[in-house]
Amino acid sequence: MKNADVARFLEEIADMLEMKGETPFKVRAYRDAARRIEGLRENVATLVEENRLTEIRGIGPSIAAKISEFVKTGRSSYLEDLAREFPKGMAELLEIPGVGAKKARLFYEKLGISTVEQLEEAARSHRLMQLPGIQEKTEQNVLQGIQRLKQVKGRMLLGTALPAAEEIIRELRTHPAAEQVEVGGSIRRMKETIGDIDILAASDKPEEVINAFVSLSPVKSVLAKGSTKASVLTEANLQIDLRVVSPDQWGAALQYFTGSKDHNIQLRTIAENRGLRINEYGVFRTDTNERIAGSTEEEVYRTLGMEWIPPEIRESSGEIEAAMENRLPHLVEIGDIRGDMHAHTNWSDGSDTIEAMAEAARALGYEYLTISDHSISMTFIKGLTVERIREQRRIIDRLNEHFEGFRLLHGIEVNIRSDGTLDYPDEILAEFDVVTASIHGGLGQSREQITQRMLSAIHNPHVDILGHPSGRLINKREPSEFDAEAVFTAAAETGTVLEVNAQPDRLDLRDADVRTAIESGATIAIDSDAHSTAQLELIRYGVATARRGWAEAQHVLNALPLDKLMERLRIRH
DNA sequence: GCCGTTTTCGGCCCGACTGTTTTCAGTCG
Repeated sequence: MKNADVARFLEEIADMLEMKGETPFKVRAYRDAARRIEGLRENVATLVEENRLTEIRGIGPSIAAKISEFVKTGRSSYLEDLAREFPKGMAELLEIPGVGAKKARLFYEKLGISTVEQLEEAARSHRLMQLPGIQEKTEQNVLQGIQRLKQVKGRMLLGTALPAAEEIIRELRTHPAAEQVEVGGSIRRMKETIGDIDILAASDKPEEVINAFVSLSPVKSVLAKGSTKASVLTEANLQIDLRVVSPDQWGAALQYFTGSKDHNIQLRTIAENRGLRINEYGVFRTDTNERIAGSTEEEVYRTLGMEWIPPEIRESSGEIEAAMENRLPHLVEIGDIRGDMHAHTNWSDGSDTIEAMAEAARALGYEYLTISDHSISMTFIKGLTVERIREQRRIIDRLNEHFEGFRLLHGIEVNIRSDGTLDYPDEILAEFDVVTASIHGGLGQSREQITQRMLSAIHNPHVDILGHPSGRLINKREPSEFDAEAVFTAAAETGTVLEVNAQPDRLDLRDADVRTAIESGATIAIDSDAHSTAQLELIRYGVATARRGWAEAQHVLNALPLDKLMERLRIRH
């Protein structure tokens, strides 16, 4: 049983309770619990076994009992009772933008509607208009909401959302009335997936900025438009929300709209204890209503008695306590990255030559680039034979003769086969500067088998890096199940480096695992896994993931300068 | 349903936008 399964289970209960008309606070209790479970670094099953569920904030005896039953039996008598009141699948009505619990319940009770298809049919035949409080406009909105639901199912990758947001921001910043424009919400926190794109602007003439926003070139339709906020849908079906505040409210608003929700709630509590009130307009004294901060984020945090907290770690997972005690981590930055340890060329499934990749890496200011093509068993993508390995080596050696202050390292992404053996014998592996071992197949094996495969690679003296450890593809393939504690501890003991793969659909290790790995004493490598020159720049998503895992430069292999890196990997000069 | 260095009972973030209202409910973030 995975944490995500338990989170979904709790969400389902929350949906049912909401439709039932339960008090919103009870509903929220289940949603909060779901979010906590989802962000949990430990396996929830372990917590159930050890009776430690209630140690999690937001989980009390009642929710703990329901989780326990669900984890142990795979069922829940409570949810089954609730499900008797509403037909199965009815909760999907709540996913339609503009349809909440009240309308869903209305549709069901008056018209017997319990699926999106039935609702769509009813709206088309204008049967919704028979209902109280529903006119033609609402019916239209329901239909549009269903269309949008079909188009934007699921959360989009950060790698999709961020470039789209940056394009809008670039355009908005050219508007004379826009003093500041910044991305907010989960993009600013660099979460791996994004729901909506939130953009914040500061201006004394909000209407002008709003008008400019809704007429930008990528905008397909305007979903809502007021005097201080607007929502649009782009040609690529991304929803973008803009909020405009006055320049003196900038810091408070940016802080507020960056979140996370849990982070803000914790800040609010701290403010209250200090006789302060904090909202998107500023920080105020509760007694006199005097506004004492709000123009910059730094000011907001300082007023609450803490250092400014980097957006990536604003998740209410210890960062506020750390900020109050002046012990925030010094998070790794993109400028700390001295080179890339994982890149492919047209020798296997990459699209560019070794020379082109080297030039692109030099253009980024790197001191080194590891060429790591696929190994022999990946036949369908030209995995390297021993002959081609040696030929590649000669080319790399020759290129290195011409470089000043830059070096190509000869690496390989060697496949960890289903039985845990590697694709080449030790004497071949010994020829490489860098060996990255990755699992590409057999991801559905048991936890024990996967763990064993990882451990045997980690204990191989020639393996330097464990590549994209969990093998997940976000929204496509679940991570493999493995004993993270055993793997991270072994990595720390052997000095085997764990990869943080920066491909936007991988981000593997994921943020929470980065933090656990570092706490276990392991080192990480932030790698682009580039398959073209342009993809080298995906490294920023890896840096963001590492930052979300509280990684500092000292934890990152490729933050080392070339000479230290070669020492660490025992590469001959 | 959860939580507590004011509380074991009484709170729980709250403001903007839309549509259908004639003063406000529902939804969203």
